[in-house]
Amino acid sequence: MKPSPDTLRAFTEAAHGGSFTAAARVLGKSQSTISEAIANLEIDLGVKLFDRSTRRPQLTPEGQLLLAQASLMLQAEERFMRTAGQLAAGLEPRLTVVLTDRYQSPDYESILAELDQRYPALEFECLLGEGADALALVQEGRAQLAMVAAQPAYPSDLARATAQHPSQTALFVAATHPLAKQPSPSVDDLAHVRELRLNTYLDEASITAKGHYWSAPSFLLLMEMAELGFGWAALPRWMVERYAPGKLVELRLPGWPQQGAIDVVWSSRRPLGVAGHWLRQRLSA
Amino acid sequence: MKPSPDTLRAFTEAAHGGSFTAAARVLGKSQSTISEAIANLEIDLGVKLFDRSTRRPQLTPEGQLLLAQASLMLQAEERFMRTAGQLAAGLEPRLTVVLTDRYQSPDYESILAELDQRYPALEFECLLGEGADALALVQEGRAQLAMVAAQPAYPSDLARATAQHPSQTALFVAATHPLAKQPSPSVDDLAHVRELRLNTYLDEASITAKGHYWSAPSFLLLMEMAELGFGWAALPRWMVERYAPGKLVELRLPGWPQQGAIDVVWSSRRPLGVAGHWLRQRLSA
DNA sequence: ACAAACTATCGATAAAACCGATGATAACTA
DNA sequence: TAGTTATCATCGGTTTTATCGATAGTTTGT
Repeated sequence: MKPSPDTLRAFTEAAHGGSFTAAARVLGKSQSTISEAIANLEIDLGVKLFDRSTRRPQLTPEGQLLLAQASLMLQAEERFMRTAGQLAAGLEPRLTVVLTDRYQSPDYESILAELDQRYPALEFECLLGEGADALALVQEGRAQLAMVAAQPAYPSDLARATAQHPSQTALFVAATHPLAKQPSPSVDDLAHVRELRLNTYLDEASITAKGHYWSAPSFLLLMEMAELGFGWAALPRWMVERYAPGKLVELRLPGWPQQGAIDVVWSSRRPLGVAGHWLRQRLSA
Repeated sequence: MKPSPDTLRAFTEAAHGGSFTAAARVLGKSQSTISEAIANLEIDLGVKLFDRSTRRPQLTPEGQLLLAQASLMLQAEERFMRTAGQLAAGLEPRLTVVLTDRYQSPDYESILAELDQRYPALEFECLLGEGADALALVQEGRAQLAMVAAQPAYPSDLARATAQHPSQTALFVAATHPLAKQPSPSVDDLAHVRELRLNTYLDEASITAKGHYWSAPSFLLLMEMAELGFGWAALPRWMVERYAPGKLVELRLPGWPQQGAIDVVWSSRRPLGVAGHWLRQRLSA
């Protein structure tokens, strides 16, 4: 015989309050219900849970042990019911967001922490994808949200909002690099030093249109190369401040640092679930 | 409405086997019972768990999420029932053993690990107490077992058995100590060097009956003092091998190292629970 | 000894769990 | 395409369980 959740509630509540009658009041049942429930539980388990020789039932040592485990069961049940409730209220079981390496930011961390707290059962998936790729993932339903560099126009089945935090990209060289000694070098100066650039897609305007360059598929790699003095690179400022403080020096050029607006994009065909809706609002300005 | 354990079993079993009928067979119920149980569960939760468009019901994404949590509940329930079963079979809810500092040993670790595996819910308490103290704790019921140095006779309400592992106590000095250079010093040699001895009780025969000595309440402290070269000490060999390998040197004297038999002691008045019984047998020769 | 506050027990009733039978649907086979 | 099989949903009837109110018995404190 499996004990029902109600029976366990009766048990834990009676143990907590030290009285069957009090437990009955709390649970909105009659006293006899609690009494019988616990008596039957004791019979089913073959264990005396309470010592009734005194007026207020006293937990036996065995009862204390089982109380702890019963609480764990009820805790698990509570989680189950809560996520069921959230699902019934429209929570999508999983949420996929595609980010561009360029536009990650520590600001998102607190937002994600909030998301985790609100929807603990939600499966959250984070993809990396560039420009058109990211949009395609949203269009075909593989992802629900994307954060991309703002574009003048989007396909008609996509909706957009401006993100709360723009990206700040600046030019950096190693502090030990000769270029670091010039306060504000010219474009020509840069042309004589190797550029380190992303090779993920090519529609980005390079400052030195045809210069020699090394490339890497992620900003983290680029930053390491820059630290080692291989050249200069355009990098997200937060990344430099966080992972290479003091090792890189910013270069001041006309038009830099660049402030790039970021768009949150979702499909207007597929309605967002509650978590997606919440996250979109939280990310938008 | 709280879902009953049987309902959850039906859910997890159906999800696992991919068939309500198969789940019914496994659970020993009729197919209609499972079907209705799951249908009701879906109604109660407000969440569609299975996609029935195909012949074999397919878990929805929501169902997958809830399946994981349901499994956790059932797991907790299983633990609950198992410890209830053990308690019903005579498992005592807590077991207290009193050890003497002198007679700890790494051999006990594996035995305790086994105990933990057999009786995961058991509350295990470990006390430290010397000779007569330890016996008193067992007599008054505060502890169920004690491990003490073998005595010729015990109070009539105590029973004993010889423990599996005798204690090996030997004499040690720091490797840097002048005494360490003599292969086998005489008692007189020792008398001129400070003794480090336990101060927990005084009925132990000291080698240098009246010599100068320092004392500490635990072997670990004594060993540290010996390591620092403050004198020589009688220490459990396992402790030196484990915590100060190479730092101390054993001294060979007639009658040393001492091999001390250890007794497992319990009360003949209070019958041991199953865990206590098991532990006693495991500790005895 | 009495009052107050419990718990245990009993009979009745409402709710649910369960079963077997039946019908409907999808997948497989010839 | 038609028939067969395996499966699920539904329904009526039966058994089991949960719950309540009433009542009797205990412990605690006055």
